[in-house]
Amino acid sequence: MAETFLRTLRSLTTCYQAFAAYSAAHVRQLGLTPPQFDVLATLGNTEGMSCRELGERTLITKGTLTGVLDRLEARRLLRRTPSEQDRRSVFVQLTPAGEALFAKVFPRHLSHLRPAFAELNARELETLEALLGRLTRRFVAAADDAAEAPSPKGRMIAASHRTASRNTR
Amino acid sequence: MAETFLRTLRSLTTCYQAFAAYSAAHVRQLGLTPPQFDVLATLGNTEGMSCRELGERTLITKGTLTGVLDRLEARRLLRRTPSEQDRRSVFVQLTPAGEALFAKVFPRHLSHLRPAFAELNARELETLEALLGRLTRRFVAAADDAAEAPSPKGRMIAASHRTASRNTR
DNA sequence: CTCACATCGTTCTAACCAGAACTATGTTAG
DNA sequence: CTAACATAGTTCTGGTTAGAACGATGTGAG
Repeated sequence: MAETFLRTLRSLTTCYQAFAAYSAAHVRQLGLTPPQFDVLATLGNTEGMSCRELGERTLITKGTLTGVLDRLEARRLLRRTPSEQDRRSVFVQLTPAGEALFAKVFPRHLSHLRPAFAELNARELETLEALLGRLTRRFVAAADDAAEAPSPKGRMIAASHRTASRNTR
Repeated sequence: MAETFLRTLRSLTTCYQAFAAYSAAHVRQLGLTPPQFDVLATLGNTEGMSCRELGERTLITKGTLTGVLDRLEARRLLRRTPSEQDRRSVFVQLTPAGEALFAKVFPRHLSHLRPAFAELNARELETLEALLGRLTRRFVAAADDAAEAPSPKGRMIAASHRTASRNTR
């Protein structure tokens, strides 16, 4: 016991949750939920994109994304159009109202977050980013391993064809 | 734009989510949800504690905690007893079955996480922990400020009496 | 060409989440 | 003592979550 990595793990969790709480409180004051804000921020200054790409960028599972988009569409902040090339796909883009809200809300939220990161100088920010990046790669790799190993259902050959299995999270 | 802190922020989010996904997948294989596992892990090797303390430690809001405890109690993994000293309070502790599950499941989960953290050596783990800790303190302080400032509803005097407002998250 | 397989988005379920409202109980200033 | 306030836990609501199942559409090997 007394595993040293547990302390680091705890600090990762605590830090993320402190950030999330701080950020979410502000986002809600702006009249959006955090996932809604993420979608708006991802679509802002963009021609639009497919649901798939949007899900990958925002880290929102496709099942959840449907509901988030439903509510934003109901508020006329975005538009869904069936894709021409691929009729399975849906193209999502902000309406003018959505763009306007993005332009108003996004810089304001950045200003809300910026001061907190002033705690660290440029060098420290980079160090932190590098360490987190290495950890992330490990987690992703380990998760992929776990997904490969357990039950080789389906044909073995098909498995090697898999590209990423992203958004199957 | 091109704010440097946004890159660090993104790596924090990505890292936490990669960890959470990796951890949650394993916890579910063990037949528990992540919050349920957290409760089990917090109560394990303990005489028990109040809902309040349990909520503070697990970072689960009291409203959510009720439901989580309901489900664990239904599975006979824990017990709720009204407190003697304070009749508002509820005392929560694991049953023998809960202790047994904890003993079986907790070490197994640690073994699942440990390899990922082997990516970083002791010095790096400490650096990471320190940087995250400083950021966390900033977020918490900023959140408290935001909570004080906006609308001095209620009497001003009462506000200064506030101890922590934890679990009001 | 066609059949097995992959992919896209939606739907469904059980659980979790914050926040607010509520009840019951405790605490304290006057 | 009592009125004002604080705290503990439950309940409720709207939204988010992962995961699985589904229908519709695309793709590739034979």
